[in-house]
Amino acid sequence: MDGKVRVTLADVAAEAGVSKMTASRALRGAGDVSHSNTEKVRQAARKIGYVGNHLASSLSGQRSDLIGVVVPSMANIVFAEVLAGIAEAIEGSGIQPVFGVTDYDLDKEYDVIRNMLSWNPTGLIVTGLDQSDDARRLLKNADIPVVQIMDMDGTPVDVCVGFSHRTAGMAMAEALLEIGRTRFAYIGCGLDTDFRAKKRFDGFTRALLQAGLNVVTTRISEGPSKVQAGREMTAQVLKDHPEVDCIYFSNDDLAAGGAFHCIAAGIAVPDTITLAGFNGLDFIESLPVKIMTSRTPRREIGRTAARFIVDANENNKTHKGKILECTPVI
Amino acid sequence: MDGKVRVTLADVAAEAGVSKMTASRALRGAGDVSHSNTEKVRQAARKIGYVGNHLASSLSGQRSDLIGVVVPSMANIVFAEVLAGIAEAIEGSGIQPVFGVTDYDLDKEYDVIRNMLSWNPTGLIVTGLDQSDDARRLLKNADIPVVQIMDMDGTPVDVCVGFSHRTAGMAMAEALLEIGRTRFAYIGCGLDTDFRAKKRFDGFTRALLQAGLNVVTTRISEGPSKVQAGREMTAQVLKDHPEVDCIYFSNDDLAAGGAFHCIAAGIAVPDTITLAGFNGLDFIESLPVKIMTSRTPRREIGRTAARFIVDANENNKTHKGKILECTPVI
DNA sequence: CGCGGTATCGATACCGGTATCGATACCGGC
DNA sequence: GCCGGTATCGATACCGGTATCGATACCGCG
Repeated sequence: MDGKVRVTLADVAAEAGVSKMTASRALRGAGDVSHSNTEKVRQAARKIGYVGNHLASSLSGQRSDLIGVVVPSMANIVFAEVLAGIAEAIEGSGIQPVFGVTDYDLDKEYDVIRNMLSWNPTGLIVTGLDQSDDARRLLKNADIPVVQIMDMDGTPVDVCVGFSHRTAGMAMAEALLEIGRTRFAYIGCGLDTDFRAKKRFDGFTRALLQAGLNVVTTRISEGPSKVQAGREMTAQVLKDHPEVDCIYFSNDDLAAGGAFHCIAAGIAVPDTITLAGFNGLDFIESLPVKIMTSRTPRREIGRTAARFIVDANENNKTHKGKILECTPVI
Repeated sequence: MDGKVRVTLADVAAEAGVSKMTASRALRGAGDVSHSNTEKVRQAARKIGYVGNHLASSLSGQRSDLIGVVVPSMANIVFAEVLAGIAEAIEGSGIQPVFGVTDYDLDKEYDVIRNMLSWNPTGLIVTGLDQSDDARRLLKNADIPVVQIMDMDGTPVDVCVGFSHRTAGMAMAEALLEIGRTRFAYIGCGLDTDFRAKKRFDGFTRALLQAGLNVVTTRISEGPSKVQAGREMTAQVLKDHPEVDCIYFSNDDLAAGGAFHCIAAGIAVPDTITLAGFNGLDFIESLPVKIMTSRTPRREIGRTAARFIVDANENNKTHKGKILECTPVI
């Protein structure tokens, strides 16, 4: 554009009257540089506006200052909050997050992971434990910390930070049984691709079974998991099965839709019917009716996962196989 | 970890019995390679599991396959959806998004942008037009496509994809006047750092002024823009100013909180009081009461911005100064 | 048969840093 | 004055690709 060429380390070195190597050491705070030279280099860098080139340093060193994050969807606030936690944890460390979206598609997930690895990231954060075999192989051979998040039901490749969805589903069933509910319905979205929602559902029905109960009806849509879908499916379920006294939704968005339907239809919640979701989104507590949910520590999970990689990077401690649990609370 | 060393282009070349250069050309689809050699290289690459190294290619070529995205917050679904649009647009292009969060802090924004530039990204997507002077200088000198998004009220550094918040605020005021509202309240969060919310507010009051009206009361909180905050502030405003017949909120989250308060308090919406938010989040239409909002094309904006950079990259067309508008609709 | 032109390839020089190792200087101690 | 040791520095070789340009072979044509 403008004649402005990139300012390189060589420029800094020239300006400071030392060699590239000394300049590099001075700026990185590596040892073996006299105090006076360190100062000279610092000032030279500031004077000519040196920015540095992560590509070069990452290529030269064996590892980049990039951390790869793989999430299934960006239309869901849950994963956005995970990213927020990650961003929070790596702030000031000079590391930056690259993200990829899989749309709950295993093939896409493989591609995204593969693509990410070609950046030589310093670590990888991947959502869930259920990758394709090829993807798992990729992760296993990567030789960098791999943190799988948001799940615990399964075998992690390396470390995992999450909780058991199966247990969460069971816990919710037990809590609902506890308050005397008996005629359950289940409403969910995309269970064939969202393995974690499926696990919650499995845990839920299993716990009911242990109490000698079954869900009265199940309604599962292929579409996106939206509030409106929850509202519509709730209307349908309550029309077909007016005896239902409790609905478990695959997440809070659907549950909120259910709550909206009940409010509009004049159905008393939670007196006539109890609604339960999952995630504990912020707005749930503000709803005009009380619905149940499992609060998941999304931000915390992101933060923990990222910190884990940052730590592994700085102190090259290896916690291989360590599993950190974050329990959702009802 | 395992003795597995990285598979490099040289390995592929050796396997295929050609030079590195030929292998490089063959894999990239650059010309000057015979058909038979192209095939040999492709097969060799597949056979030994060559992945490629973006760091190296990016350092060598002048530009990386990275696109930097700077957003103010990740706790807001709006920006997550922008990222979703970006991810969508660059899918298959081999480009990947790096993101940074500024927390509505100008200094942090400067740092994030600076850090991002050191990755030699192929383009930058920055939220808003109101950066610090230093940051603007950085962007201007960057010599890469810079797309500023989500705003249009101001002077873009390069290209911008967004809409006018001032106009949106005015349009909402006019729509509310149109349906006969006269006693307005305004409820917002963090107007001192969220320039765009401030612009909407300005447009709103200006339009009222043109109609000879003023807002009855204004309530602005410093805290995060959450549903619960909207609910609480609405309760307070309606208690202090029962005559208010319309509340304009700085966004849909707050407005939803307002709706929840009204439902709980038995206030008829929109008959007794009209509520208006901003963004057109999906769940708004599912609410049991009707509230107004301006639908913003978040995903579209992300998609357009990203596509812009991808295009500029592939065809090195330059649309310098072009402003793309996406109008929010009420 | 000689010549210019095209297709195909590879040697070499980078891109902008960092790791390595040898060079230099200066120190105290014998 | 000589020697080993420490502090400080810089030349050089990479990291893994790509741009450039010259070399080679083969073609049709005069």
